[in-house]
Amino acid sequence: MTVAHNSPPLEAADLDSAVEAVREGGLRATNARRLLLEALWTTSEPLTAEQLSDAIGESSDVASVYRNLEAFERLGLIRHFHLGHGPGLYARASLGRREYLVCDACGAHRAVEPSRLDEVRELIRRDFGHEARFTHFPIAGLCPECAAGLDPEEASA
Amino acid sequence: MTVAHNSPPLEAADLDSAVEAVREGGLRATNARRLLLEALWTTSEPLTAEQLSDAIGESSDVASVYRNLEAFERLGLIRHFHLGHGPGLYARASLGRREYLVCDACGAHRAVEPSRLDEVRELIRRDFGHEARFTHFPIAGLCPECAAGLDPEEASA
DNA sequence: TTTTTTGCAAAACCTTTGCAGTTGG
DNA sequence: CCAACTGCAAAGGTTTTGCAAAAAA
Repeated sequence: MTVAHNSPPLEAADLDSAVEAVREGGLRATNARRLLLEALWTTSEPLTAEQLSDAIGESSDVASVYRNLEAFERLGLIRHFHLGHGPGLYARASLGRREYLVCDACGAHRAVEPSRLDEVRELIRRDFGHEARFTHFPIAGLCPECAAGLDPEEASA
Repeated sequence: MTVAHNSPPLEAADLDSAVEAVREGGLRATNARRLLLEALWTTSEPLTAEQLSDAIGESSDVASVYRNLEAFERLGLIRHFHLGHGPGLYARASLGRREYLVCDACGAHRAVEPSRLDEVRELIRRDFGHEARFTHFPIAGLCPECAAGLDPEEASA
């Protein structure tokens, strides 16, 4: 249940350096991997394994996609995170280590630059010695709109 | 993907008041429900649906357990939350709305009283207008021990 | 050629749903 | 008696695993 221990992010800026990084990681540069990397490097939207599999099309296979995503993540080329229940989302590490706020009520989510949460992190470190990261699981709660629309009292979940 | 909208917590202190609350909620006090409530009121440990089902034993059925847990949660008698991947955890609402810190590296988790996070909440509200709650999804990161043992740099995930 | 990787199929895991029979009020 | 509830079985959604065939080095 613990999160896989990854390498530091490889800031592969373009597709070619990503393929290169795969090779340097001791993995083979197969067609399936190139296509998967291409799908990941072509968008800046985090995608699910299924979306990636679909994007690759025929030459696809969800099982291989999962296997390769895991391999890429071990290399630090990509990372994945969750926005709640539902499938994990994958994106290249070079997009930056964004952290997320999600609304329990409406499902809206919002990415913020890690630096904007440093003060929060500092407070948690001070009070609990815990090094908080909101990169894998988000900060849940109520977005401004939903917080305004609900009685504070019934704000459960 | 959004979290079910629950009633305010019913502070049913003992099993009998819980059964009572079920009746008052317009539900029938069946044997399966009494046993499930008993399992929940007998421990102060949050349990999975499967553990609860096992605890009930023969008169059990995971499907009914899930159905009843959902019903109880709608009444505000219990709540559930997640500590990461893996099954949800259920506990009676009268245990209090604790919030959780979990370690991505070793999986350790720690419950804290909500008031101890008010300052954090306040900061997040000020900066983002977001009403943060760590009752359904925890604050992930690294516990003091793991934070000490890892290079800050490789602290990914 | 040898080791890695793939596709496919199947299973694992958590949770939900359909349905016919049972039970609580 | 009748609506609510149950057990059982089956399916749904996400991810993992086993294995023989294919491809990379």
